[in-house]
Amino acid sequence: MAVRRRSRPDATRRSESSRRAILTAAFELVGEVGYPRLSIEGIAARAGVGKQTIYRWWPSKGAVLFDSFLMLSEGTEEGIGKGSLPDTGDLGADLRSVLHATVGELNDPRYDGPMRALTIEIANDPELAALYAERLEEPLRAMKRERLRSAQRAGQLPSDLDLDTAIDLIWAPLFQRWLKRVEPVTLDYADRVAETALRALGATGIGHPRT
Amino acid sequence: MAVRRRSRPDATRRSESSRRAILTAAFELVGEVGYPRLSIEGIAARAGVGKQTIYRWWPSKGAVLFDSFLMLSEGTEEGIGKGSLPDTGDLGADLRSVLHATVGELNDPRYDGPMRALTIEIANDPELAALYAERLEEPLRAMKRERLRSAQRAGQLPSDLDLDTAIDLIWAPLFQRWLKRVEPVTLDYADRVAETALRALGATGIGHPRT
Amino acid sequence: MAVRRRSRPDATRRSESSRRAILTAAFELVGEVGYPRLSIEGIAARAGVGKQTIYRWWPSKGAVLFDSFLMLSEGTEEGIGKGSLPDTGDLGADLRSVLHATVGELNDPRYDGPMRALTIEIANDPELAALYAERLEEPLRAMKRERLRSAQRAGQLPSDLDLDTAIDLIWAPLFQRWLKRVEPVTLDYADRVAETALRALGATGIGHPRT
Amino acid sequence: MAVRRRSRPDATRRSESSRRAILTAAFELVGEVGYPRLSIEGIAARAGVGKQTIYRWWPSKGAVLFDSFLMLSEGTEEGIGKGSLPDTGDLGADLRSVLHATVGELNDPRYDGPMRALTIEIANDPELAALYAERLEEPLRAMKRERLRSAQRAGQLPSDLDLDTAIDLIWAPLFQRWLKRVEPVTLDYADRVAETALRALGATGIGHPRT
DNA sequence: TGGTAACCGAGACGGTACGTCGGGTCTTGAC
DNA sequence: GTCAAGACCCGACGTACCGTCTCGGTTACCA
Repeated sequence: MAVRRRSRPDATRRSESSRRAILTAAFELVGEVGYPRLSIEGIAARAGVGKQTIYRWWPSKGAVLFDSFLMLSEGTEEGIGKGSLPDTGDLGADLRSVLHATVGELNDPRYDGPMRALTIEIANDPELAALYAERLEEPLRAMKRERLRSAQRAGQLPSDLDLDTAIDLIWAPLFQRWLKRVEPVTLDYADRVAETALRALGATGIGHPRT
Repeated sequence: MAVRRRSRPDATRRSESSRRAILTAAFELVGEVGYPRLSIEGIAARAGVGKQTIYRWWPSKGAVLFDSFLMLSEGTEEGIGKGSLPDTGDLGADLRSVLHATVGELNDPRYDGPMRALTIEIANDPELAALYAERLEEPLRAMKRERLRSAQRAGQLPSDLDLDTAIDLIWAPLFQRWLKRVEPVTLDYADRVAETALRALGATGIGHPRT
Repeated sequence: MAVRRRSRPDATRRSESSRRAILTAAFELVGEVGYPRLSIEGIAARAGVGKQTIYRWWPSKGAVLFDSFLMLSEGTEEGIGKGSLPDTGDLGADLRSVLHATVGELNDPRYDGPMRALTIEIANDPELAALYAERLEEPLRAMKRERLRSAQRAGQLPSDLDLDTAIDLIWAPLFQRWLKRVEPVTLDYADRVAETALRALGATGIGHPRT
Repeated sequence: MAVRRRSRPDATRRSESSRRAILTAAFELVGEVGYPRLSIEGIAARAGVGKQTIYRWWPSKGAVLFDSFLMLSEGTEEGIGKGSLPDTGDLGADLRSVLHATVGELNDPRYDGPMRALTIEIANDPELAALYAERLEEPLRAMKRERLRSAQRAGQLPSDLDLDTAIDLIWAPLFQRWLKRVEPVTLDYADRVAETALRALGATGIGHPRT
């Protein structure tokens, strides 16, 4: 017989409407007031929910934020892990188009706030970081890995290339520039990163942006 | 006659001992309790200083943290902008040695906490971000740029290479991995990044790590 | 056809075991943790009962407390309204013996807590106060009135004496002293009150405590 | 050398205006919403004060209430311990006039709420009870004792009468009836108590109320 | 003897208040 | 005019209970 000292919340009785209201409110609020002024009280008030309902189901403010991202991505057909990167045969062009989309998101004020907040929570909470890596980062990375592998098969990339390092080389510069606001993240910068990285990776026979 | 309603702090009367005590306390505390539990009250108490003395001289918690980093780097002969990257003529070897030092810092618990805190403050505060870019990032970047330029002169890198993009390609992956804790930042990873990046950058005649 | 939107509790289906568990738990708890920390949740948990079962049958915390007193007194053969005060013919001696019993209860920690709690609820809730007056106070008062009337018949008290005022004169000082904890309620004090009151009431030919 | 582990609030810096605002708000609020709905939050909000300012200076809700009574009585020239009971030589008349004033207060809705609240706090908190006994009860009792002593000197009361018991006999019934709301506390009841008590106390040559 | 209506335990829910922490401002007295 | 000290107003923290509600499971009456 299983013994439970302290009764855990009974997920079967969970209110789905409250859950959605909380996640929506969290996402909206962090976009409006920014991370430092985001509060559990504020989320609860905006969602029309008791604070306890948040504390009952999430261990931290970061976990709420994380779930609000998950909800968002699940609602999209372009969502996390649901699709694949474009593969026209032209690695350079495909990469540029994907990076342009990324640049667009990074510059969209609706995403900038929430993404900064989540990044910060992740930077502070190893547990959340692991969850993030597994549920959000890895599915995306798998899509990227697959596209590069396809390029390897087409002979456009060396077959002995370390794909994970390659992915980091391409995407990390964008995120760093965005996070630290050194300079604005422009389409031009994305192109430069893509081109330089591909050269570095030993790509051959790939298209180059029109200059 | 100039009228000043509210008196501005008179820097000439500033207590140097209080300043040092505050910066030291801030740096130590953020390392001990982490960013989320770092408080102005805590810094003031640890420094044996009134809260007002902090508010008088710094506009935000992040600014204190920032100055505590500046103070640290000024105390070192290896400090920011004071020296230059090693230049033995072997770009690959030099890069590896520099990255190994960086990996060492990223994994040092004494720096991990404070650096995360500062990174977070920067991510939230554009003004601080600008200051950071100017006072900490740019001097380091200048040293990196100089080393790469030297490699160009030696014919080890293409002369038309965009050095700033190149720098991002090399260093961003390390910081990204450190910040998000996807996986530990190892010396091996640093080597892989350096090698891949250099290949990408079209480096020729450079040394490779012994395998 | 009668329409009842909300069904009223059907007393015939009431669980007697739950009722007793609740009343017992309430009485015990208030004795253990005191009135301010007594909670419906606590009572329900201790009684192994759902909160709703309490709310279904009692309108307020005070009502539960009140019933737990009723239950207690019904369980005693010396219970409320079930007997009569001793009548040996010696009014003074009888009074002292009754007051001594009262003093004993007031100083018994098992009763002190619950009685304070009930007194407080009564002080705040006029409805409960009326119920208390009718169900607990009045039966006791009838017994006291009867004993004094017997003394009147025996010529020990003036026949025109207002018995209710007399009762107040005798018992109120004890309860006030107990409630306000001015000084401990001692047997000696009870004797002093009895003697003084009887003198005041014009008692004649009554026994006096051995001095 | 005196050692203070935790720094106690520095009373010299205490804000007198906040103190008065808190005490006034507490007194008013308890009269308006009653004891069970009186909250520290409510007092702070009404007083325009931070909650911490209340917690800094008072250990409990009851202590605030107590001080609000003290403040009230200090503001009156008829205040606690500041005067004496009327002494016209006619003990019966004097007693009736004092009791009539008491009855007036007990029936005044402005005092009923606060007094119930304070009584309840006292009933629950022995420390507060001691403070109450010393600062509010005893000064009043001294005045009463003095008046009765004067009657003894005038030969209207037996010289061996226990004055404290006598005081209880006279005043406890009134408070008891008020607290438990058995029946309304009327002037007539006060007269009956006074007359009966005086008779009991062996008073001679005292005036009686006109019937 | 099978419905069905009300009970029951359990506990999630929207709320209010708790007592504490820390934010940033302001005041006091020492220097 | 700076400094240490700390009171002040304020907002948020995470917790405890409030009183209402909904969920399955279990009597107990009725058809």
